[in-house]
Amino acid sequence: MSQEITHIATPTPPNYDDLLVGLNPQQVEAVQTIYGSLLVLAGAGTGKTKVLTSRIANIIAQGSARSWEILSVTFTNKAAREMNERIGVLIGSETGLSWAGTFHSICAKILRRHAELVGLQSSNFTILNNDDQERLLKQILEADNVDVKKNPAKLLLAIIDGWKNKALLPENLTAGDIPDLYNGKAADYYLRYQNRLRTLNAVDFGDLLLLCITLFRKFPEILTDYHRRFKFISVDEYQDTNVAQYLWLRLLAQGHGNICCVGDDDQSIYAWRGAEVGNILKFEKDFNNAKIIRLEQNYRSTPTILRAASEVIAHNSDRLGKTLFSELADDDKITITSHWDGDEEARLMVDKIEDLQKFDSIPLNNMAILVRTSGQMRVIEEKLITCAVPYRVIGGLKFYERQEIRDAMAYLRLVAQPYDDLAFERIINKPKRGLGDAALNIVHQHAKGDQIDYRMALFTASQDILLHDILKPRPRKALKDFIMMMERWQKVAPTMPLHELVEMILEESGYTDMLRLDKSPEAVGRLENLKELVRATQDFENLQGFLEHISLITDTATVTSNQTVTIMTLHGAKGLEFECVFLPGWEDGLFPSQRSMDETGQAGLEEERRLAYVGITRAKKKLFISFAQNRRLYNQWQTTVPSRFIDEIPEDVCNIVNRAYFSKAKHKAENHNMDYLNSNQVETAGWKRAQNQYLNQRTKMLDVPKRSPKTLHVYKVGDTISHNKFGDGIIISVEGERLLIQFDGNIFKNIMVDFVTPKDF
DNA sequence: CGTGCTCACCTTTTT
DNA sequence: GGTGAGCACG
Repeated sequence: MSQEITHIATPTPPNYDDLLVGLNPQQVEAVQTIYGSLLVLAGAGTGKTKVLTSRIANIIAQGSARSWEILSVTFTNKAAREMNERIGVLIGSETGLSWAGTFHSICAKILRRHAELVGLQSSNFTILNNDDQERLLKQILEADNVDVKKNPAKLLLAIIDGWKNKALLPENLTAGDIPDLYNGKAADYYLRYQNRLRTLNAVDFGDLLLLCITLFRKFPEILTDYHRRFKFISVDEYQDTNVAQYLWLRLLAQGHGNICCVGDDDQSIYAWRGAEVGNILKFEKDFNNAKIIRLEQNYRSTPTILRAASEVIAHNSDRLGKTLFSELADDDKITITSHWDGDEEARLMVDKIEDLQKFDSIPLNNMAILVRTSGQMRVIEEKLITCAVPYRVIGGLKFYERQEIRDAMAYLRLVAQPYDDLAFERIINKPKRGLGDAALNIVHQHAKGDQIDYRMALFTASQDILLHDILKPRPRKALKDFIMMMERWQKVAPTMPLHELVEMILEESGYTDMLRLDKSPEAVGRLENLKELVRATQDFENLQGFLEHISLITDTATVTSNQTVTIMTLHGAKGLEFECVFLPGWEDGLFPSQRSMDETGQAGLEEERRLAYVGITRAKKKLFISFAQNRRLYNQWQTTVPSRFIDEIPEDVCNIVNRAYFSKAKHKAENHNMDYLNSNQVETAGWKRAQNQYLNQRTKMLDVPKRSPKTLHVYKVGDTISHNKFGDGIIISVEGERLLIQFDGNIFKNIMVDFVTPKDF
């Protein structure tokens, strides 16, 4: 197994002295502590990545291990890639480490080698995403005549994921683990789900970890092999590990005990997906003779920003405690702005962005807008578009989650993996080929026989059906064509260049034709996306590798040098920094999220506070926090209260703009008895009525229609225009939807039409 | 079998 | 504002 790795040319060893240049004493100590177990408690902006990468380079410089003998684990692909690039630079090798990646990708890599040993049919197993998981569970529930409306599959998925995060297999569940839901049958469904996964030759994210642990426990000789292979282990974002990941690490570190974990308990924001802050809190107990080093000097933010962050986080109880300090020059105070509604908030934010760019010469890619939920992004995007400010969204709707891409992927999956029933179902009638629910039901029946569990894959069942006289002539022909088409692709797939294969499949299946005939405006974009997919496949040797890449990838955002503002969720912003950061939507209920507090109470609130801490500490120089007094959610208005986190920011480090709104909102909140914040406790019908009344009131008050009218204006050169920022102007040219407008002698390009209104309107 | 309509529900956060 | 489910109809 090691031949494939050892052929990499031995890199030039890094110069040991260079590694320590510019490091403070704590950082030096961390870099020099190579052996044994080490926990580096690294506050935000304290040079964590620098220490991690230098430490690994140091191990190599000392000759203690070579680049393929070090395991480096992170949580996101992006972090893994960046880390490995930096290590590569330090150790003078383009490839960096051979074993650097996310928990999941490394587990997948290990499992591919030993798939058969842990009950998988072959090493080309499919990795399912959330969507697939949910559909599978839904089928299982429906097969048991459960009303999926009352007992959503999503909830069951959350429960099962929770078990998997705790490394609990169906047979290990105790009565206390099983919730009083689904007639107490949740554990049965878990077992059935696992069985179904195995027949599909599929794993989910949790399985990647679990099966790896099972493998190590069942086959000690394999574990020993990996002990020999990984002489050193390095873990980033340790505060985000769950029980399964912790067990996995412990197993791997058992041999030599050389493990270094870096983390910050104040930045633990993934409890909802099983992260145990406890892991970092009890590190000393878990690993023998553990050494703890604290990094407390912050090199990122001004003292003002740091102060705000520290004061907010100080309200939390469960902390290891650190005192961050910064020696950077201090200038701006934090700006806290109150707005009437989300629209205004977004508009003024964009105004500010333009000003910062124009007057403070801050490049756009040094600015970020960090939101709590991706739903907040749309309004902001709209305003950015109208003002022609270039932006990029990270997270949100992902490329690989789009319909057409998932359809195309389903074709590919079925070619690679005939057992993949989920893929089969997805594309059996897409494009339409006369195989609707009726036909699909027959295939399902045939695959099941009279049993509850499936005895064969839908694909196999279809082949079988064609051998017998079961279907009527028309669907029979349709199914036959489909199966024969798939079989043909399966045959040629191994020998054909991947991108040609993909193109052929999309053409021959009629999928692209379906889109070409589709006259709806989104069809064009879909075709573009498919082209993009084909382009993406060119980087891959075979179907197998491509599918694995896709199923583990999340961050499609490539680091561009483009001048764009970044919009993303607070969760997505971890590990990043920007000169200016905007934190909109700081309203109780939205942030801190009401749901989080309802579900986990104080613990939920504390996690939200850590999220606030993460948000604040992303800013290097300028920080803007804002909230809206009224916000529209699902097309309905809600009154809101400023976030309690705003109150926790000391007054001497911030300026409050629109103090009138600010206090009015607070006052309103007190008089409303905060009923709306406890909406889940209010009888639904009554609540809706109250909301509608409020909406009507608002509508009358502001004299705005509930839905903005979609009037189409014809703009002509010479028309007078009014613009809410620049006043009156004259249109100089019209190009499609974009206008060239002159205001007071200044010419503005690319103004979108819905940003201006004709004078007489 | 396919399509086009209305309606309810929806939004945390991600590997 | 978007989507999936359910239903009526061709």
